[in-house]
Amino acid sequence: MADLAENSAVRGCMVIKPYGYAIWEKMQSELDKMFKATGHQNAYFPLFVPKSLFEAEEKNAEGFAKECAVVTHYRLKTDPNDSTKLIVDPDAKLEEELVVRPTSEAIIWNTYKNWIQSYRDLPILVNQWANVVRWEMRTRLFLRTAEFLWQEGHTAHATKEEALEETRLINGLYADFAENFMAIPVVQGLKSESERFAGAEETYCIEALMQDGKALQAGTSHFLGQNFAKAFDVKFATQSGGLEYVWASSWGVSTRLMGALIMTHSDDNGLVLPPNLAPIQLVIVPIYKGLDQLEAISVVANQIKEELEAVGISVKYDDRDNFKPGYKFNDYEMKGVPLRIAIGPRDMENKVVELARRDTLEKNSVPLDGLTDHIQATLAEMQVNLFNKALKFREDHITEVDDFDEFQSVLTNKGGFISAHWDGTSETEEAIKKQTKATIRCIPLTETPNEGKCVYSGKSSSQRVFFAKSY
RNA sequence: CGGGGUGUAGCGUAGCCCGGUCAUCGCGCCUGCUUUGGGAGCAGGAGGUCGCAGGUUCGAAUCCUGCCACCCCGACCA
Repeated sequence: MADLAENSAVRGCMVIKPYGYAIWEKMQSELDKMFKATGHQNAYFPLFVPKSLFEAEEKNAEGFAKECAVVTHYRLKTDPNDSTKLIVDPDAKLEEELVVRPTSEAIIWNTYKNWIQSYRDLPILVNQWANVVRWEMRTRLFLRTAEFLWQEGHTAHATKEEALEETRLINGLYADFAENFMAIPVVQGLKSESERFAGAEETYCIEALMQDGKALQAGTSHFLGQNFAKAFDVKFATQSGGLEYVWASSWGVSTRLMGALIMTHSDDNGLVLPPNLAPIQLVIVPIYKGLDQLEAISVVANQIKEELEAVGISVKYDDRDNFKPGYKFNDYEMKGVPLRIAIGPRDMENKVVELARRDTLEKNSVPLDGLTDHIQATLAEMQVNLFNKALKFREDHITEVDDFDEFQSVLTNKGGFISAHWDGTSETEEAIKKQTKATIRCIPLTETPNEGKCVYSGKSSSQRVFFAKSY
Protein backbone atom coordinates (compact mmCIF):
# COMPACT_ATOMS: atom_id res chain seq x y z
CA MET A 1 0.00 0.00 0.00
CA ALA A 2 2.77 2.39 0.94
CA ASP A 3 4.13 2.01 -2.59
CA LEU A 4 0.83 3.07 -4.11
CA ALA A 5 -0.46 6.02 -2.14
CA GLU A 6 -0.35 7.93 1.10
CA ASN A 7 -2.42 10.39 3.06
CA SER A 8 -1.77 13.94 2.00
CA ALA A 9 -1.48 17.11 4.02
CA VAL A 10 -5.04 17.84 2.96
CA ARG A 11 -7.66 16.27 5.18
CA GLY A 12 -9.18 13.19 3.62
CA CYS A 13 -7.31 13.52 0.35
CA MET A 14 -4.66 11.12 -0.86
CA VAL A 15 -1.50 11.34 -2.86
CA ILE A 16 -1.29 8.60 -5.48
CA LYS A 17 2.36 7.76 -5.98
CA PRO A 18 3.86 7.00 -9.39
CA TYR A 19 3.73 3.23 -8.92
CA GLY A 20 0.06 3.41 -7.89
CA TYR A 21 -0.80 5.84 -10.62
CA ALA A 22 0.74 3.54 -13.22
CA ILE A 23 -1.81 0.92 -12.20
CA TRP A 24 -4.63 3.45 -12.47
CA GLU A 25 -3.41 4.40 -15.94
CA LYS A 26 -3.59 0.78 -17.02
CA MET A 27 -7.13 0.56 -15.75
CA GLN A 28 -8.03 3.81 -17.47
CA SER A 29 -6.63 2.77 -20.78
CA GLU A 30 -8.40 -0.58 -20.78
CA LEU A 31 -11.74 0.93 -19.75
CA ASP A 32 -11.34 3.69 -22.28
CA LYS A 33 -10.83 1.10 -24.99
CA MET A 34 -13.97 -0.71 -23.89
CA PHE A 35 -16.03 2.49 -23.84
CA LYS A 36 -14.87 3.47 -27.29
CA ALA A 37 -15.52 0.00 -28.65
CA THR A 38 -19.14 0.46 -27.56
CA GLY A 39 -19.52 3.81 -29.27
CA HIS A 40 -18.69 6.22 -26.46
CA GLN A 41 -16.64 9.39 -26.67
CA ASN A 42 -14.75 11.39 -24.07
CA ALA A 43 -15.49 15.00 -23.17
CA TYR A 44 -14.87 17.31 -20.25
CA PHE A 45 -17.22 19.43 -18.15
CA PRO A 46 -16.51 22.03 -15.43
CA LEU A 47 -15.41 21.24 -11.91
CA PHE A 48 -17.80 23.85 -10.52
CA VAL A 49 -21.55 23.62 -10.54
CA PRO A 50 -23.59 26.75 -9.79
CA LYS A 51 -25.77 26.02 -6.80
CA SER A 52 -29.01 26.73 -8.68
CA LEU A 53 -28.14 24.10 -11.30
CA PHE A 54 -27.24 21.67 -8.61
CA GLU A 55 -30.62 22.18 -6.97
CA ALA A 56 -32.55 21.48 -10.14
CA GLU A 57 -32.93 17.74 -9.69
CA GLU A 58 -34.24 17.58 -6.14
CA LYS A 59 -33.44 14.03 -5.18
CA ASN A 60 -29.94 14.22 -6.55
CA ALA A 61 -29.30 17.51 -4.74
CA GLU A 62 -30.70 16.17 -1.50
CA GLY A 63 -28.65 13.00 -1.74
CA PHE A 64 -25.36 14.81 -2.07
CA ALA A 65 -26.07 18.02 -0.13
CA LYS A 66 -24.48 16.79 3.08
CA GLU A 67 -21.10 16.25 1.51
CA CYS A 68 -20.55 19.16 -0.84
CA ALA A 69 -17.53 21.43 -0.82
CA VAL A 70 -18.69 24.92 -1.76
CA VAL A 71 -16.80 27.85 -3.22
CA THR A 72 -18.09 31.10 -1.76
CA HIS A 73 -15.30 33.59 -2.53
CA TYR A 74 -12.93 34.26 -5.37
CA ARG A 75 -10.14 36.30 -3.78
CA LEU A 76 -7.72 36.38 -0.87
CA LYS A 77 -6.04 39.43 0.53
CA THR A 78 -3.29 40.23 3.01
CA ASP A 79 -4.49 40.21 6.57
CA PRO A 80 -4.42 43.86 7.76
CA ASN A 81 -3.47 42.59 11.23
CA ASP A 82 -0.67 40.30 10.11
CA SER A 83 1.12 40.90 6.82
CA THR A 84 2.39 37.32 6.67
CA LYS A 85 -1.14 35.94 6.55
CA LEU A 86 -3.83 35.84 3.92
CA ILE A 87 -7.51 36.11 4.63
CA VAL A 88 -10.58 35.58 2.48
CA ASP A 89 -11.55 38.96 1.08
CA PRO A 90 -15.08 39.60 2.35
CA ASP A 91 -15.66 41.89 -0.62
CA ALA A 92 -15.05 39.01 -2.99
CA LYS A 93 -18.13 37.02 -2.14
CA LEU A 94 -19.67 35.21 -5.10
CA GLU A 95 -23.19 36.20 -6.11
CA GLU A 96 -23.96 32.53 -6.38
CA GLU A 97 -22.01 29.82 -4.64
CA LEU A 98 -20.30 27.17 -6.71
CA VAL A 99 -20.57 23.56 -5.69
CA VAL A 100 -17.48 21.47 -6.36
CA ARG A 101 -18.97 18.58 -8.31
CA PRO A 102 -19.71 15.49 -6.23
CA THR A 103 -20.96 14.08 -9.56
CA SER A 104 -21.69 15.85 -12.82
CA GLU A 105 -25.28 15.09 -13.78
CA ALA A 106 -26.41 18.66 -13.12
CA ILE A 107 -23.79 20.51 -15.12
CA ILE A 108 -23.90 17.96 -17.91
CA TRP A 109 -27.66 17.93 -18.30
CA ASN A 110 -27.67 21.68 -18.27
CA THR A 111 -25.28 21.42 -21.23
CA TYR A 112 -27.15 18.63 -23.00
CA LYS A 113 -30.19 20.88 -23.06
CA ASN A 114 -28.38 22.91 -25.70
CA TRP A 115 -27.13 19.90 -27.61
CA ILE A 116 -30.43 18.15 -28.08
CA GLN A 117 -33.30 19.30 -30.27
CA SER A 118 -34.15 16.36 -32.46
CA TYR A 119 -34.16 12.58 -32.32
CA ARG A 120 -31.31 12.94 -34.80
CA ASP A 121 -29.14 14.35 -31.99
CA LEU A 122 -29.57 11.14 -30.04
CA PRO A 123 -28.12 9.12 -28.58
CA ILE A 124 -25.40 11.06 -26.83
CA LEU A 125 -22.83 8.64 -25.44
CA VAL A 126 -20.29 10.67 -23.52
CA ASN A 127 -17.80 9.80 -20.83
CA GLN A 128 -15.50 12.03 -18.82
CA TRP A 129 -12.39 11.24 -16.81
CA ALA A 130 -12.39 13.60 -13.88
CA ASN A 131 -11.96 14.21 -10.19
CA VAL A 132 -14.93 14.69 -7.88
CA VAL A 133 -15.19 15.82 -4.28
CA ARG A 134 -17.37 14.32 -1.60
CA TRP A 135 -16.71 15.68 1.85
CA GLU A 136 -17.03 12.46 3.80
CA MET A 137 -16.80 12.47 7.58
CA ARG A 138 -14.39 9.59 7.65
CA THR A 139 -12.05 8.72 4.87
CA ARG A 140 -9.90 5.76 4.03
CA LEU A 141 -7.18 5.45 1.40
CA PHE A 142 -8.62 4.43 -1.97
CA LEU A 143 -11.97 3.37 -0.50
CA ARG A 144 -13.32 6.71 0.56
CA THR A 145 -11.29 9.83 -0.02
CA ALA A 146 -12.58 13.39 -0.02
CA GLU A 147 -11.39 13.77 -3.59
CA PHE A 148 -11.24 10.86 -5.96
CA LEU A 149 -10.59 10.13 -9.61
CA TRP A 150 -13.17 8.39 -11.71
CA GLN A 151 -14.86 8.16 -15.01
CA GLU A 152 -18.50 9.13 -15.32
CA GLY A 153 -20.57 8.30 -18.37
CA HIS A 154 -23.66 10.34 -19.12
CA THR A 155 -25.89 9.22 -21.93
CA ALA A 156 -29.07 10.54 -23.50
CA HIS A 157 -31.52 8.41 -25.45
CA ALA A 158 -34.78 8.68 -27.36
CA THR A 159 -36.43 5.74 -25.65
CA LYS A 160 -36.66 4.17 -22.27
CA GLU A 161 -35.66 0.80 -23.66
CA GLU A 162 -32.52 2.18 -25.20
CA ALA A 163 -31.49 3.95 -21.99
CA LEU A 164 -32.11 0.79 -19.99
CA GLU A 165 -30.14 -1.23 -22.47
CA GLU A 166 -27.25 1.20 -22.13
CA THR A 167 -27.41 0.97 -18.34
CA ARG A 168 -27.20 -2.81 -18.49
CA LEU A 169 -24.56 -2.81 -21.20
CA ILE A 170 -22.24 -0.73 -19.05
CA ASN A 171 -22.84 -2.77 -15.92
CA GLY A 172 -21.93 -5.84 -17.91
CA LEU A 173 -18.88 -4.07 -19.25
CA TYR A 174 -17.80 -3.22 -15.70
CA ALA A 175 -18.24 -6.83 -14.63
CA ASP A 176 -16.21 -7.97 -17.62
CA PHE A 177 -13.46 -5.48 -16.79
CA ALA A 178 -13.36 -6.39 -13.10
CA GLU A 179 -13.27 -10.11 -13.73
CA ASN A 180 -11.17 -10.47 -16.83
CA PHE A 181 -8.79 -7.57 -16.43
CA MET A 182 -8.54 -7.08 -12.68
CA ALA A 183 -9.19 -10.72 -11.77
CA ILE A 184 -11.85 -9.63 -9.27
CA PRO A 185 -15.04 -11.69 -9.32
CA VAL A 186 -18.15 -9.56 -8.94
CA VAL A 187 -21.85 -10.06 -8.40
CA GLN A 188 -24.00 -8.10 -10.80
CA GLY A 189 -27.22 -6.88 -9.37
CA LEU A 190 -29.75 -4.19 -8.69
CA LYS A 191 -29.70 -1.89 -5.70
CA SER A 192 -32.64 -1.76 -3.35
CA GLU A 193 -34.51 1.53 -3.28
CA SER A 194 -32.68 2.87 -0.26
CA GLU A 195 -29.24 2.10 -1.69
CA ARG A 196 -30.11 3.51 -5.10
CA PHE A 197 -28.29 6.51 -6.57
CA ALA A 198 -30.01 9.78 -5.68
CA GLY A 199 -32.05 10.69 -8.73
CA ALA A 200 -32.02 7.26 -10.37
CA GLU A 201 -34.98 5.03 -11.20
CA GLU A 202 -32.83 1.95 -11.05
CA THR A 203 -29.22 1.35 -10.04
CA TYR A 204 -27.25 -1.60 -11.35
CA CYS A 205 -24.02 -2.43 -9.61
CA ILE A 206 -21.11 -4.79 -9.38
CA GLU A 207 -20.30 -5.95 -5.87
CA ALA A 208 -16.98 -7.52 -4.92
CA LEU A 209 -16.07 -9.41 -1.78
CA MET A 210 -12.91 -8.52 0.09
CA GLN A 211 -10.74 -11.01 1.97
CA ASP A 212 -12.00 -9.78 5.33
CA GLY A 213 -15.54 -10.78 4.38
CA LYS A 214 -16.82 -7.28 3.72
CA ALA A 215 -18.44 -6.31 0.45
CA LEU A 216 -17.31 -3.45 -1.74
CA GLN A 217 -19.41 -1.65 -4.30
CA ALA A 218 -17.01 -1.58 -7.22
CA GLY A 219 -19.08 0.15 -9.87
CA THR A 220 -22.55 1.44 -10.58
CA SER A 221 -24.68 2.09 -13.64
CA HIS A 222 -27.86 4.09 -13.24
CA PHE A 223 -31.03 4.29 -15.26
CA LEU A 224 -32.10 7.87 -14.67
CA GLY A 225 -35.44 7.72 -16.43
CA GLN A 226 -36.55 11.21 -17.47
CA ASN A 227 -35.71 12.78 -14.11
CA PHE A 228 -32.84 14.92 -15.31
CA ALA A 229 -34.49 15.67 -18.65
CA LYS A 230 -37.47 17.05 -16.77
CA ALA A 231 -35.33 18.93 -14.26
CA PHE A 232 -33.32 20.59 -17.02
CA ASP A 233 -36.09 20.68 -19.59
CA VAL A 234 -34.38 18.54 -22.20
CA LYS A 235 -36.91 17.63 -24.90
CA PHE A 236 -36.46 16.38 -28.42
CA ALA A 237 -38.58 16.36 -31.55
CA THR A 238 -39.55 12.80 -32.41
CA GLN A 239 -39.59 11.37 -35.87
CA SER A 240 -43.36 11.57 -35.88
CA GLY A 241 -43.37 15.25 -34.93
CA GLY A 242 -44.00 14.99 -31.19
CA LEU A 243 -41.98 16.52 -28.37
CA GLU A 244 -40.65 14.22 -25.66
CA TYR A 245 -38.31 14.22 -22.70
CA VAL A 246 -35.00 12.47 -23.18
CA TRP A 247 -34.14 9.24 -21.34
CA ALA A 248 -30.85 9.03 -19.48
CA SER A 249 -28.23 6.84 -17.92
CA SER A 250 -25.11 7.58 -15.91
CA TRP A 251 -22.39 5.25 -14.70
CA GLY A 252 -19.01 5.30 -13.06
CA VAL A 253 -16.06 3.53 -11.55
CA SER A 254 -13.43 5.21 -9.42
CA THR A 255 -10.02 4.86 -7.83
CA ARG A 256 -11.92 2.76 -5.33
CA LEU A 257 -11.20 -0.07 -7.76
CA MET A 258 -7.59 0.24 -6.63
CA GLY A 259 -8.78 -0.51 -3.13
CA ALA A 260 -10.67 -3.52 -4.42
CA LEU A 261 -7.55 -4.70 -6.20
CA ILE A 262 -5.44 -4.46 -3.06
CA MET A 263 -7.96 -6.10 -0.78
CA THR A 264 -8.84 -8.90 -3.14
CA HIS A 265 -5.42 -10.24 -3.98
CA SER A 266 -2.90 -9.14 -1.36
CA ASP A 267 -1.33 -11.56 1.12
CA ASP A 268 0.99 -11.34 4.12
CA ASN A 269 3.94 -10.58 1.86
CA GLY A 270 2.27 -7.51 0.43
CA LEU A 271 0.56 -6.65 -2.80
CA VAL A 272 -0.28 -9.21 -5.42
CA LEU A 273 -0.97 -7.70 -8.82
CA PRO A 274 -2.61 -9.51 -11.70
CA PRO A 275 -0.24 -9.41 -14.70
CA ASN A 276 -2.67 -7.22 -16.65
CA LEU A 277 -2.30 -4.44 -14.12
CA ALA A 278 1.30 -4.74 -13.01
CA PRO A 279 3.44 -1.74 -14.00
CA ILE A 280 6.42 -4.10 -13.83
CA GLN A 281 5.46 -7.62 -14.89
CA LEU A 282 8.84 -9.17 -14.37
CA VAL A 283 11.95 -8.13 -12.51
CA ILE A 284 15.41 -9.56 -13.04
CA VAL A 285 17.72 -9.72 -10.03
CA PRO A 286 21.39 -10.59 -10.57
CA ILE A 287 23.28 -12.56 -7.96
CA TYR A 288 27.00 -12.08 -8.12
CA LYS A 289 30.33 -11.77 -6.38
CA GLY A 290 32.36 -8.95 -7.80
CA LEU A 291 31.71 -6.65 -10.71
CA ASP A 292 33.15 -9.07 -13.26
CA GLN A 293 30.42 -11.54 -12.50
CA LEU A 294 27.81 -8.79 -12.61
CA GLU A 295 28.97 -7.80 -16.07
CA ALA A 296 28.70 -11.34 -17.37
CA ILE A 297 25.22 -11.73 -15.85
CA SER A 298 24.12 -8.35 -17.19
CA VAL A 299 24.76 -9.51 -20.75
CA VAL A 300 22.33 -12.38 -20.29
CA ALA A 301 19.87 -10.29 -18.27
CA ASN A 302 19.67 -7.56 -20.85
CA GLN A 303 19.21 -10.11 -23.58
CA ILE A 304 16.27 -11.64 -21.70
CA LYS A 305 14.86 -8.18 -21.07
CA GLU A 306 14.98 -7.31 -24.76
CA GLU A 307 13.31 -10.54 -25.79
CA LEU A 308 10.52 -10.12 -23.27
CA GLU A 309 9.95 -6.48 -24.12
CA ALA A 310 9.73 -7.46 -27.77
CA VAL A 311 6.59 -9.46 -26.95
CA GLY A 312 5.13 -6.66 -24.83
CA ILE A 313 6.14 -7.71 -21.33
CA SER A 314 7.32 -4.90 -19.06
CA VAL A 315 10.62 -5.80 -17.48
CA LYS A 316 12.89 -4.19 -14.95
CA TYR A 317 16.49 -5.25 -14.57
CA ASP A 318 17.57 -4.28 -11.07
CA ASP A 319 21.36 -4.23 -11.09
CA ARG A 320 21.71 -1.82 -8.18
CA ASP A 321 24.82 -2.71 -6.24
CA ASN A 322 23.77 -1.16 -2.96
CA PHE A 323 21.06 -3.71 -2.18
CA LYS A 324 21.52 -7.40 -1.64
CA PRO A 325 19.40 -9.90 -3.55
CA GLY A 326 17.38 -10.80 -0.46
CA TYR A 327 16.35 -7.21 0.00
CA LYS A 328 15.28 -6.95 -3.63
CA PHE A 329 13.30 -10.19 -3.45
CA ASN A 330 11.29 -8.86 -0.56
CA ASP A 331 10.92 -5.42 -2.03
CA TYR A 332 9.42 -6.65 -5.29
CA GLU A 333 7.20 -9.08 -3.46
CA MET A 334 5.76 -6.23 -1.46
CA LYS A 335 5.23 -4.30 -4.67
CA GLY A 336 3.35 -7.25 -6.16
CA VAL A 337 5.55 -7.78 -9.20
CA PRO A 338 4.16 -11.01 -10.73
CA LEU A 339 7.38 -12.69 -11.82
CA ARG A 340 10.98 -12.54 -10.71
CA ILE A 341 14.01 -13.96 -12.43
CA ALA A 342 17.18 -14.48 -10.44
CA ILE A 343 20.41 -15.17 -12.30
CA GLY A 344 23.59 -16.25 -10.55
CA PRO A 345 26.79 -18.02 -11.50
CA ARG A 346 25.20 -21.45 -11.05
CA ASP A 347 22.42 -20.53 -13.45
CA MET A 348 24.89 -19.12 -15.93
CA GLU A 349 26.76 -22.43 -15.97
CA ASN A 350 23.59 -24.46 -16.47
CA LYS A 351 21.97 -22.03 -18.92
CA VAL A 352 18.91 -21.63 -16.72
CA VAL A 353 17.31 -18.93 -14.57
CA GLU A 354 15.37 -19.13 -11.34
CA LEU A 355 11.79 -18.04 -11.95
CA ALA A 356 9.62 -17.09 -8.95
CA ARG A 357 5.86 -16.53 -9.06
CA ARG A 358 4.26 -13.95 -6.82
CA ASP A 359 0.85 -15.64 -6.64
CA THR A 360 2.02 -19.06 -5.47
CA LEU A 361 5.50 -18.03 -4.26
CA GLU A 362 6.87 -21.04 -6.16
CA LYS A 363 10.42 -21.01 -7.48
CA ASN A 364 11.55 -23.06 -10.46
CA SER A 365 14.63 -23.47 -12.57
CA VAL A 366 13.75 -22.68 -16.18
CA PRO A 367 16.03 -23.18 -19.21
CA LEU A 368 17.03 -20.06 -21.12
CA ASP A 369 15.96 -21.88 -24.22
CA GLY A 370 12.25 -21.14 -24.68
CA LEU A 371 12.16 -18.79 -21.70
CA THR A 372 10.03 -16.11 -23.36
CA ASP A 373 7.27 -18.56 -24.28
CA HIS A 374 7.35 -20.01 -20.82
CA ILE A 375 7.00 -16.57 -19.24
CA GLN A 376 4.16 -15.51 -21.51
CA ALA A 377 2.31 -18.68 -20.65
CA THR A 378 3.00 -18.24 -16.95
CA LEU A 379 1.71 -14.68 -16.90
CA ALA A 380 -1.48 -15.76 -18.64
CA GLU A 381 -1.87 -18.61 -16.18
CA MET A 382 -1.36 -16.29 -13.23
CA GLN A 383 -4.04 -13.94 -14.44
CA VAL A 384 -6.52 -16.82 -14.50
CA ASN A 385 -5.20 -18.33 -11.29
CA LEU A 386 -5.73 -15.11 -9.35
CA PHE A 387 -9.27 -14.84 -10.60
CA ASN A 388 -10.05 -18.44 -9.74
CA LYS A 389 -8.57 -18.10 -6.29
CA ALA A 390 -10.65 -15.00 -5.60
CA LEU A 391 -13.71 -16.66 -7.11
CA LYS A 392 -13.35 -19.68 -4.87
CA PHE A 393 -13.10 -17.43 -1.83
CA ARG A 394 -16.17 -15.53 -2.96
CA GLU A 395 -18.18 -18.72 -3.60
CA ASP A 396 -17.15 -20.09 -0.22
CA HIS A 397 -18.48 -16.91 1.33
CA ILE A 398 -21.96 -16.87 -0.08
CA THR A 399 -24.20 -18.43 2.53
CA GLU A 400 -27.87 -19.18 2.10
CA VAL A 401 -29.71 -18.36 5.29
CA ASP A 402 -33.40 -18.72 6.22
CA ASP A 403 -33.34 -17.84 9.89
CA PHE A 404 -32.48 -14.52 11.50
CA ASP A 405 -30.39 -15.98 14.33
CA GLU A 406 -28.34 -17.82 11.77
CA PHE A 407 -28.16 -14.61 9.74
CA GLN A 408 -26.53 -12.85 12.68
CA SER A 409 -24.16 -15.66 13.51
CA VAL A 410 -22.98 -16.10 9.93
CA LEU A 411 -22.42 -12.37 9.72
CA THR A 412 -20.23 -12.25 12.83
CA ASN A 413 -18.44 -15.56 12.49
CA LYS A 414 -17.97 -15.97 8.77
CA GLY A 415 -18.80 -12.74 6.95
CA GLY A 416 -19.28 -12.59 3.24
CA PHE A 417 -22.55 -12.43 1.35
CA ILE A 418 -25.65 -13.77 2.96
CA SER A 419 -28.25 -14.90 0.48
CA ALA A 420 -31.61 -14.49 2.15
CA HIS A 421 -35.25 -13.81 1.42
CA TRP A 422 -36.45 -10.25 1.94
CA ASP A 423 -39.98 -8.93 1.95
CA GLY A 424 -39.08 -6.00 -0.26
CA THR A 425 -39.78 -3.22 2.23
CA SER A 426 -37.30 -0.56 3.28
CA GLU A 427 -38.58 -0.90 6.85
CA THR A 428 -37.25 -4.43 7.04
CA GLU A 429 -34.03 -3.42 5.32
CA GLU A 430 -33.56 -0.60 7.82
CA ALA A 431 -34.32 -2.80 10.80
CA ILE A 432 -31.77 -5.38 9.68
CA LYS A 433 -29.20 -2.68 9.13
CA LYS A 434 -29.77 -1.29 12.62
CA GLN A 435 -29.43 -4.65 14.29
CA THR A 436 -26.59 -6.13 12.27
CA LYS A 437 -24.91 -3.34 10.27
CA ALA A 438 -25.48 -5.46 7.20
CA THR A 439 -27.13 -3.88 4.17
CA ILE A 440 -28.61 -5.25 1.00
CA ARG A 441 -25.67 -5.14 -1.34
CA CYS A 442 -27.73 -6.09 -4.32
CA ILE A 443 -30.53 -8.10 -5.77
CA PRO A 444 -28.44 -10.41 -7.94
CA LEU A 445 -29.33 -10.58 -11.61
CA THR A 446 -28.53 -14.27 -11.70
CA GLU A 447 -30.89 -15.21 -8.90
CA THR A 448 -33.95 -16.92 -10.31
CA PRO A 449 -37.21 -16.00 -8.60
CA ASN A 450 -38.24 -18.50 -5.95
CA GLU A 451 -40.87 -18.18 -3.27
CA GLY A 452 -39.85 -17.98 0.35
CA LYS A 453 -40.31 -16.17 3.63
CA CYS A 454 -38.44 -13.00 4.60
CA VAL A 455 -35.59 -13.84 6.95
CA TYR A 456 -36.58 -10.96 9.22
CA SER A 457 -40.33 -10.37 8.99
CA GLY A 458 -41.46 -13.81 7.83
CA LYS A 459 -43.62 -12.20 5.16
CA SER A 460 -43.61 -13.71 1.69
CA SER A 461 -40.71 -13.00 -0.62
CA SER A 462 -40.21 -13.73 -4.28
CA GLN A 463 -36.43 -14.01 -4.41
CA ARG A 464 -33.23 -14.04 -2.43
CA VAL A 465 -31.04 -10.95 -2.12
CA PHE A 466 -27.44 -10.50 -0.97
CA PHE A 467 -26.77 -8.95 2.41
CA ALA A 468 -23.30 -8.07 3.71
CA LYS A 469 -21.38 -5.66 5.80
CA SER A 470 -19.77 -3.25 3.43
CA TYR A 471 -17.10 -0.62 3.15
C1' C B 1 -20.84 16.67 15.68
C1' G B 2 -20.56 12.98 20.31
C1' G B 3 -16.82 9.36 23.01
C1' G B 4 -11.59 7.97 23.47
C1' G B 5 -6.43 8.72 22.24
C1' U B 6 -1.85 10.77 20.27
C1' G B 7 1.61 14.84 18.81
C1' U B 8 9.69 14.30 20.32
C1' A B 9 14.86 13.81 13.32
C1' G B 10 12.20 11.41 6.89
C1' C B 11 9.54 7.06 9.62
C1' G B 12 8.74 4.45 14.30
C1' U B 13 9.77 5.60 19.41
C1' A B 14 12.06 6.36 25.10
C1' G B 15 11.76 10.15 28.54
C1' C B 16 6.57 13.24 30.99
C1' C B 17 3.61 10.88 36.96
C1' C B 18 8.55 12.72 40.25
C1' G B 19 11.15 19.96 36.27
C1' G B 20 17.94 20.28 36.54
C1' U B 21 24.48 16.57 31.46
C1' C B 22 17.47 13.94 28.59
C1' A B 23 17.03 15.24 24.02
C1' U B 24 16.93 8.17 23.94
C1' C B 25 16.95 4.03 20.80
C1' G B 26 15.74 1.48 16.12
C1' C B 27 14.93 2.01 10.81
C1' G B 28 16.29 5.14 6.95
C1' C B 29 20.13 8.77 5.01
C1' C B 30 25.76 10.14 3.99
C1' U B 31 31.27 8.28 3.82
C1' G B 32 34.66 4.12 3.80
C1' C B 33 35.95 -1.03 3.84
C1' U B 34 34.17 -5.98 3.71
C1' U B 35 29.83 -8.30 1.55
C1' U B 36 25.98 -10.12 -2.40
C1' G B 37 21.57 -17.69 -3.89
C1' G B 38 15.83 -14.50 0.98
C1' G B 39 15.27 -7.96 4.33
C1' A B 40 24.18 -7.54 5.15
C1' G B 41 28.43 -6.41 8.89
C1' C B 42 31.81 -3.04 11.04
C1' A B 43 33.62 1.97 11.69
C1' G B 44 32.66 7.02 11.26
C1' G B 45 28.99 11.02 10.21
C1' A B 46 24.75 14.39 9.18
C1' G B 47 19.92 15.44 10.82
C1' G B 48 15.50 18.01 16.13
C1' U B 49 11.58 25.47 16.83
C1' C B 50 10.33 18.16 21.73
C1' G B 51 2.55 20.33 17.48
C1' C B 52 1.65 26.02 18.26
C1' A B 53 0.98 30.23 21.72
C1' G B 54 0.96 31.96 26.45
C1' G B 55 1.90 31.11 31.80
C1' U B 56 4.46 29.15 36.46
C1' U B 57 9.86 28.73 37.73
C1' C B 58 16.58 30.45 38.71
C1' G B 59 15.51 26.51 35.07
C1' A B 60 10.07 23.36 31.06
C1' A B 61 9.83 17.91 26.19
C1' U B 62 8.24 17.32 31.48
C1' C B 63 3.65 21.35 35.42
C1' C B 64 -0.81 24.86 34.12
C1' U B 65 -4.16 27.37 30.35
C1' G B 66 -5.74 28.06 25.43
C1' C B 67 -5.41 26.68 20.40
C1' C B 68 -4.15 23.44 16.22
C1' A B 69 -3.43 18.82 13.83
C1' C B 70 -3.91 13.73 13.29
C1' C B 71 -5.73 8.69 14.63
C1' C B 72 -9.51 5.17 16.51
C1' C B 73 -14.86 4.22 17.72
C1' G B 74 -20.07 6.13 16.39
C1' A B 75 -23.74 9.00 12.89
C1' C B 76 -22.83 9.74 6.94
C1' C B 77 -20.95 7.45 2.32
C1' A B 78 -18.37 5.46 -4.31
